[in-house]
Amino acid sequence: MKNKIKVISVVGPTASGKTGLSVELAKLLDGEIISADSMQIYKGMDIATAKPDDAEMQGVPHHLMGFLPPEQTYSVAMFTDDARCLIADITKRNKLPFIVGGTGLYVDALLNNIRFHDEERNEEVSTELRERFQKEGIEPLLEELLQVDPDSAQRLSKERNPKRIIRALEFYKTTGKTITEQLALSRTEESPYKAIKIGLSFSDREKLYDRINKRVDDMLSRGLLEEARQVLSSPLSQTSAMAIGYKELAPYISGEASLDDCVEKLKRETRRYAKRQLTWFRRDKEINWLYVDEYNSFDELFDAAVQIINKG
RNA sequence: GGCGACAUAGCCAAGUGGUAAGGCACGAGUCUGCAAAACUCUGAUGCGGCGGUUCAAAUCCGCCUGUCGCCU
Repeated sequence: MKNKIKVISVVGPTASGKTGLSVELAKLLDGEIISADSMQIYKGMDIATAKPDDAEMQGVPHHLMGFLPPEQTYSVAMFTDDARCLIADITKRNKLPFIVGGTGLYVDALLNNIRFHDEERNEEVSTELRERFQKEGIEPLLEELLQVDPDSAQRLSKERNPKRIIRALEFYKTTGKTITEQLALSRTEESPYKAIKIGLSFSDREKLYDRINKRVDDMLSRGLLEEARQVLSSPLSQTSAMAIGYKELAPYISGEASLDDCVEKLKRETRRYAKRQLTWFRRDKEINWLYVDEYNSFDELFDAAVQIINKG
């Protein structure tokens, strides 16, 4: 067995305390943090994405954070490319790489060494497919997929998720290969990483939801509305436009809804996001879960995390 | 005190005699180039309470309770 590169991953739902824990761990173990967060990558989207400030980072280098203007799009494939380079670089400097973030797809794609096809993404093709979906519905697209790639058509016909069906067709049209073939190819290389995975969760879901609600209030008092006005007034990419925190406040800013209603919506959307994150991470049996509400203090939680790392 | 309206799942809400639509939330799940996204599954032997009419009532009648409005 080859020598694998040791990395630590810290995952969990939003507001579970990933930032605080990972900074302390990185300080102790001479690490650097690679953020695996699809929204913290953007410049100027600081409050809504709970991006740590200099004080919170405590001098620990953070990568892939706040480096992209919101009008630029980003994706898993770009993330895995960027993160691989960073891991190599950090390791070369004899530091320990930490993968920290709540975007499960990014974390898993990186750690499982998923290889994406080196296709040039063809916007025209996907735009055309999306327009066809708008006009004709999903049926014709599903039938077309059945002709070229029966396997994935079969698989996708259960949930009939337009995004995935469109992507499957787009992939075939731009590469001439089926997404089913690509799926198999993407996992052929063994991962070069040996990850110790730490997951933050709560045994009482309500406690997590309380924290989320309070954090939203806190964001508002720190100027979330101003940030929202700013962000919404400039062009957004399809990626950045999905961030939770601005679109929910937009109706208030434009005078179409009350602030209370919008804030309620924002809290609810954040809670639902956290729930989806938990669903995603729960299926990874390699994660060592720490239930934040079962510890009396941060120090106890921290010690438990250190133990997990030492054992691994 | 009088008159009137309303009372259906956690919330909103269809349904005026024939055996409880739908939406949202909650919960569970899916997940390979926009993933803080998109999608799938899931709830009332029950329609404020008690009686009555009827083969049959959430739907008609009476009384009670509650909410809201108007009047004195």
